[in-house]
Amino acid sequence: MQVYRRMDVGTAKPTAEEMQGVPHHMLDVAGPEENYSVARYVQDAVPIVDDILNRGRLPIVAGGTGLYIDNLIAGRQFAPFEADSGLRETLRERVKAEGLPALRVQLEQVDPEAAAKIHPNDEKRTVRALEVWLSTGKTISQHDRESREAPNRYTPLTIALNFAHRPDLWERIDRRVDEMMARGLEAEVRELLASGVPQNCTAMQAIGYKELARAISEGRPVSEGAQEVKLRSRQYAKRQLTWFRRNRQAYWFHWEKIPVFSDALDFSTKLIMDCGLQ
RNA sequence: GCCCAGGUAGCUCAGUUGGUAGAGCAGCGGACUGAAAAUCCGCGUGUCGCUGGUUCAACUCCGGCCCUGGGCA
Repeated sequence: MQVYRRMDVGTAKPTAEEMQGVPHHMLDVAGPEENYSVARYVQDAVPIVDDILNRGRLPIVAGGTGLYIDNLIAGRQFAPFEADSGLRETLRERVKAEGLPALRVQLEQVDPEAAAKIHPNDEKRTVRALEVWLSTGKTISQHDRESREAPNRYTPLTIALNFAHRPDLWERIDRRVDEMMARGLEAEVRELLASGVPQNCTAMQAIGYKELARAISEGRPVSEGAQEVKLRSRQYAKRQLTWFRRNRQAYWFHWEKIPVFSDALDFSTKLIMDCGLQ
């Protein structure tokens, strides 16, 4: 969500001061009305990572969107198709008109393997599977199989952070949201809405934006929206933990136990020792 | 002080004519290949306010007490 311009407070985008002269990439590379995607992220980020590596530097990929990070590291290809063909919209309209089970039946005929993996209630993935089939003539199952054969692009060291006690995580999230509100999240959301950014676009799905936008449009107090932002953030953080727990390569640190470091070198040394790396 | 209405899961509540209880939300766990801060799946976690009594059996019926909300003085 930090790729979107004009969405600074709610995405906790690092400030110039926080960046401390360290070059940050991929911030503000899209307008909020654009629909960014994993495929585009990989396409944009790979040249940047390669450039840093070619200069003998260490790229640091920071973020919580597991899907994006995994796909940057893995060498997978995405099924080719034109993003603005309107096919997805057509399929979604069919869901509305005919109901999801109808598309489900079609998927079972076309790609029983995918149908077995996708839950009948999962509209998003059902639509996507049909979209790949209809636009490429190849099933998403077939595509996935081929895609998995590609070797990884990079060899990462994955560092995951968690809290030893879940309530500490909640408290930190609450504080984070309070700070966003104090820094003017409401004004940021109102500005986006006023400039005509549609409430159903991808950028407005971001936590913090969709809840406040809904509260505003429904005439409810913004403080109520802020409470929802806290709740949705907690649930999102939990999903992030689930995602990274699956990655057995990750080194986990408990936030409460991370000692204070004097500088980056100190941190690296400690990290390397803790991880038992050479 | 008296009269009503309530005290059931973390929260809001349901619970048939007595057979030791169930929904939503929250929470916990999981999935995830061009929307992913999205989307989807699984799991009930309980001194039924307390205490006597009636009964084979009480969240359900009776007595007393405590607490909360409203009303009358």
